[in-house]
Amino acid sequence: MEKRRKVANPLGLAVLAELLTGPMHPYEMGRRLQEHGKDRNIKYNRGSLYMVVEQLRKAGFVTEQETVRDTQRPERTVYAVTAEGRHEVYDWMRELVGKPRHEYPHFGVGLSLLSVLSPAESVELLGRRLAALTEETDDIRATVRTTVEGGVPWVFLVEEEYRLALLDAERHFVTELIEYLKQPDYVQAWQDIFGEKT
Amino acid sequence: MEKRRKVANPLGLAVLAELLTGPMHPYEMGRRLQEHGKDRNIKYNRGSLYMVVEQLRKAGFVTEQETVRDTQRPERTVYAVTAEGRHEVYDWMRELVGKPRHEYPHFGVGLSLLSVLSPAESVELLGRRLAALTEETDDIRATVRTTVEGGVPWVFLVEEEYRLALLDAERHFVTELIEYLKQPDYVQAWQDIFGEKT
DNA sequence: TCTATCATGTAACCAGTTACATGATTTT
DNA sequence: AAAATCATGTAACTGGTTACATGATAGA
Repeated sequence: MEKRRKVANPLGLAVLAELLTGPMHPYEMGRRLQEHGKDRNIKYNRGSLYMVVEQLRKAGFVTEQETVRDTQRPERTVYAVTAEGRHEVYDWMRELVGKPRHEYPHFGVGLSLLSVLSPAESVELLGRRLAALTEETDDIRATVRTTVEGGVPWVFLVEEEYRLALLDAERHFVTELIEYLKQPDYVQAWQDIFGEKT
Repeated sequence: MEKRRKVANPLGLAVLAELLTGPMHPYEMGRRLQEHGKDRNIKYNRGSLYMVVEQLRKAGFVTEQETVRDTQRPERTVYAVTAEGRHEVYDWMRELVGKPRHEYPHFGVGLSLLSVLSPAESVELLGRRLAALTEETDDIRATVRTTVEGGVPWVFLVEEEYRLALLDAERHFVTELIEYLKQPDYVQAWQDIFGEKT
């Protein structure tokens, strides 16, 4: 029986990881996440951030360290990671890296209901998807290139390489699927089964 | 500006799609989803099902058709898809198939924080992941084979082929990543940057 | 100085999950 | 016939998102 994590939101992990480099207040965590583009892999929005920090506090992974008031700006509370928090980061990371989790990609939903669309329409739509995928791939490659040229070590971009690997695989898959759906055999079969209403 | 869907949960789409084949009560929708293994691609649980059906009703995509009481079993309400519901299915499917959406895979989170783990530990963990990925791949292939032998046409399994394509790509990526992390260059660089605290 | 935009946080709302409830059927 | 399991639904809880609020700076 796997004990669930006290805090399940990946944003919580990101926060803990940031805090490993020193105490800070929530807004700054958010700023850094965005600056480093971590929000491409971890869903981020301010509301969730404050919520998650509060969850971490209740769970004992962080403590309120001090409340700074610059006499301007609303009061900002600074948080620091605790020993348990530190432990949680490593434990969580080990799980994330070491064990694959079942995913529910959006496209999977579309595919599992593909038969409601006519072969002709499916082919048309998949063609558009292919174009969009290619465009996205190019964008990512461009970003990676300029970032690396800017001096960022490659390890900090593995996530993007992963994304590229998945995108390439999907493009390949879609290309083949299109060919399959074009076969007269399939078109006929679809007609026979679903062909009544227009 | 994209107008958001009144009902956003993919389970809602699955329900509408089932209802295209005729009116039925929620429990049966659930049963079918599971029978056809759609719950591998669409997150399903009973609570969400009733919630989503209610959302669909409020949105005007389904109507309460009748309330059957067999004098046994709790009262079951039968729902039917409306014209708007029918329209929504197609519109939604077109979006799902035609336009890629940004995904947040779990592994991406792990990768984007990879640097908190030592190269040695990363390599070890990635090795385990690789094994697990291979196992899962084999499982899926086996299931697909027996299902097809059972007479189910191939189109009803595209989702699983997609899953396989992604898994293969991930395995390949992980294999290469392991090699990269083993390079003395990388190990040294990591030591230099993060190496202080054991 | 009026207006727009940034920095920062809170609170209300909505969606999703877990736990509970209850009658029917099957197994021991 | 007692216990276990299935069929079916509801309700309470928790998490996440959106919308709102407010002071500060900067641009017109």
